[in-house]
Amino acid sequence: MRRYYRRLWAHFGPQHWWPGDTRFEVILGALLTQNTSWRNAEMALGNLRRRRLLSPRKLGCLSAVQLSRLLRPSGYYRQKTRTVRSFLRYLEKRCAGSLNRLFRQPTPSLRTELLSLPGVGPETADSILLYAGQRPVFVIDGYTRRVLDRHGLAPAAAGYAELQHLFQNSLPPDPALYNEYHALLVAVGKTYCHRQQPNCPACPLGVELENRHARG
DNA sequence: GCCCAGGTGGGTA
DNA sequence: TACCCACATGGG
Repeated sequence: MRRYYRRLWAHFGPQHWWPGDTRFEVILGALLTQNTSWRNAEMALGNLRRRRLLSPRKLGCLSAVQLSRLLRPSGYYRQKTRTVRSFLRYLEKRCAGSLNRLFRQPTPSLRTELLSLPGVGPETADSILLYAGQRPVFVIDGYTRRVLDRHGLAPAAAGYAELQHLFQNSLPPDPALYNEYHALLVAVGKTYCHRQQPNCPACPLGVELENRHARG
């Protein structure tokens, strides 16, 4: 997988992910961007930022109705209100509201705990682990799946863990590398591997596309 | 009007 | 396990 990384890096350059100034902001972004454009998630984050609510304590003081109004532009806002509030409750109860304490846990048990929260699935948990916790955990998202499938690097039906192993087994456990690689996969997915264009024209990974077609 | 966007959880066979 | 569906806003 290293060669693809090098190609993407050569084409797109550094992506400066995750967009977000603090760990808490990164976590909220991961919760709010679920099946939603980053632009919409950012609108909701902007609502919180303007009101200076970007801390676990401040956010925890809001009622569900108040919070849901601010999260509205991110879509699925009732669900996301529940998700954010249950994360805040977990953080308060388990870690006395401290993100330092949260990230003191070893990666496997922290991942298990995150996955036990309602509204937190594998992609969200791994985004939190990698982008807020600097853990060497590769994030698999919709773009990653599409890019891998489009270029014949993995079957479309592959499961989350299978795709994650594909990267983690062929790369050193380097959070900075995983960070940049995932961001680059999103970049190529957004720019070239569109849903309605199976050819993926002018894609920097085009050579592999030809291989895939040759294999039938 | 349509399609798409950095998923998750619940239900059914 | 494998599908199906609800969840919702905003931009192109």
